[in-house]
Amino acid sequence: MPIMGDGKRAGSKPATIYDVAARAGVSKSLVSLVLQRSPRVSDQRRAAVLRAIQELDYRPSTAAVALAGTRSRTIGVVLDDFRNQWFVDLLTGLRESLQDQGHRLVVADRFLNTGLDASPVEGFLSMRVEGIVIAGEPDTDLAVPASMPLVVAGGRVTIPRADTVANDDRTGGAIAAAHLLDLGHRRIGFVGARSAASDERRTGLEARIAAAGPGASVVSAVLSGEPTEEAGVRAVGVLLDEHPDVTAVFAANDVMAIGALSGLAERGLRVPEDVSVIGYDDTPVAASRYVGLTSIDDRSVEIGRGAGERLLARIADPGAPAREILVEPRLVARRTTARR
Amino acid sequence: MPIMGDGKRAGSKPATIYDVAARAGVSKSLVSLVLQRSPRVSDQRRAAVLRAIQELDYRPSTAAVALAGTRSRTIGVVLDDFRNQWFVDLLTGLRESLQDQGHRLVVADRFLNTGLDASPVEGFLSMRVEGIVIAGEPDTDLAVPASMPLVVAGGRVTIPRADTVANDDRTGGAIAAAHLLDLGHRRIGFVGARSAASDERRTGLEARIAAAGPGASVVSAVLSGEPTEEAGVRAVGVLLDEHPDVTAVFAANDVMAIGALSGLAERGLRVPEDVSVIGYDDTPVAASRYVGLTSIDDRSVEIGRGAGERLLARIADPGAPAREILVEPRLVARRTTARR
DNA sequence: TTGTAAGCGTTATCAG
DNA sequence: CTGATAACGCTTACAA
Repeated sequence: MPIMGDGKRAGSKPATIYDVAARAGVSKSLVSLVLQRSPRVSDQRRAAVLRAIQELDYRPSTAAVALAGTRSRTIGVVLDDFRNQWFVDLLTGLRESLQDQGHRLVVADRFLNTGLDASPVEGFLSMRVEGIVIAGEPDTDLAVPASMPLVVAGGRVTIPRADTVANDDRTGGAIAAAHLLDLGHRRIGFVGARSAASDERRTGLEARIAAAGPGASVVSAVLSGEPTEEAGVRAVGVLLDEHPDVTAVFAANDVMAIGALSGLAERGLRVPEDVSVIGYDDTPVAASRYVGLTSIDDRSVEIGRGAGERLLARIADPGAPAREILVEPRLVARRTTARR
Repeated sequence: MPIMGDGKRAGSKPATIYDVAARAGVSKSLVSLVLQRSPRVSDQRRAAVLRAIQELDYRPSTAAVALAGTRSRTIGVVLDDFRNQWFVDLLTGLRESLQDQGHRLVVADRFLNTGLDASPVEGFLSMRVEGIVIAGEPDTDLAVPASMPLVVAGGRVTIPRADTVANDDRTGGAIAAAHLLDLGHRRIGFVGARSAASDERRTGLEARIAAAGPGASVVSAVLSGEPTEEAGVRAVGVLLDEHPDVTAVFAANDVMAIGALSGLAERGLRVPEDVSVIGYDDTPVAASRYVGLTSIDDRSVEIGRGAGERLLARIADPGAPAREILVEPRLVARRTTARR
């Protein structure tokens, strides 16, 4: 049974720093110093305090620490939606760069506390976080005070005063193009939706194909709505209706790519024998053995790490000019692309 | 551009209740009363305070509120891993039952603040949350003090003092069985792993099949490791090697079911023409048009709502006997099951 | 209805 | 090194 309650002090209120001080026979300040790992405490006293902390199961109140201290040592991470898995890797990267400095991470998506806060940012502001990371491009209007250190990770909205760390979509598109050209494809279709990321990826694709010479060309089906699986199905349908000769499809993201797979299957086309398909984001579904989708890895861990570093730099020097950092994506070849 | 900084007070420290009081020409307590929506405040003063709050962009410090108040009005939700998507629906349910009461939700998985806290529970304890919800069955040793209101949602670990709200796995297994029997299947395979949920689901399946009479039977392949996609592939392989006559496969969860789909495809078996497949959990992948996996919906939203209600009850009456609530799962029929 | 004052559990600033 | 003592921003009796 992994979960157990310890019997001691059950029911009573949590121990305070006073309790610890009394038990260890020292002053409250001494306890505080021990807590902050100050070297200016005798080993004997320190040991006594530590023992008292153990015995009382003492845990400093974050509220009191935040209130009394000068810094909250907390960073708020704003997600648009917990369903968008990519944030998981982003958090890994953020943790790597932020946690050595003792920063605590708090996450919220736009639904978590609806009804209490107008937006996740409101909640973070109340917590007096030292910095905010916005993951992706939330569609709500986020009012972040100009004085709050802010970095946008993975999104392409450029806010003058915010640092931006994102995957280089244009390069990603070019990488996809190069992969397909390598495999011998010359007539390539793009399926996308109305988003900045989709546009950039297409631009990268087209540029690289154009550079390959007159033998290769791109045709596109860009829908006006959200880049959903359904949109992928529809877009690939449109694409093939108009251009039955495409042998490879590059989708603006994995979700649309999965839709494209459905669309192709429903038309009786085999992947990758008849048509190759490549997605973008390298999501868990793409990596699934069942799907095995070739995709462009947007390097979320790297983005997270970079975002954390930028945020620290900005906290240290709020006046520093905003930077935009692009992380190089990379190809992850799987089963849905093949030589033609 | 959705994100904007408001110019006012940029750089300065956040306004306090004193600033608001001064600006509105009232005392700090009056401001506090307005904040708490007390009816015992004249409309005039209230308006003045509200205006000052607006003008100063004032936001109460959660730290100060928590420290001064008697309750933190915060509930901690412990997830094992942000990658296990089912928590998203759970949160929806929790929100529904908890937020009317003004409770704030804080979430953490076991990685979020590793290096700072020994476990997510540690962090929540420091925050002085009023209750904790454990989602699923975390593998870390969570030391939750006996005095902390606790409910386990979706897990099957039964802790004497904790309430439990979970999906009724046995009934779920029976529902899967009934569905397959309805479709005319008589020789049914089960693929699972070593977990309490898997066992319960199989038990439910077997009971229902047995009740159908001697014409129907179940054969199982239960692996010893984690219920992963790979495990699904292997398990369905073992199953078919030993029992080539099965016409339907019930997997302990969707992930294994997806693995089973791969395994079947690799053996040249078509789904659902040759073999029907049914999973459990009704995850987003199952719902994907590309996969279209028939599954058992574990009703996570309901579980969340129930967990929230139990937690409130327990907070109100800590001495109440622990209850175990089972939520009825339901079938979601898609493309992977068919009449034989 | 409104104001006063005493905490809440820490950190921080100084004298010893 | 150690220990008072004053903040920190807010809630909450208790008075007025």
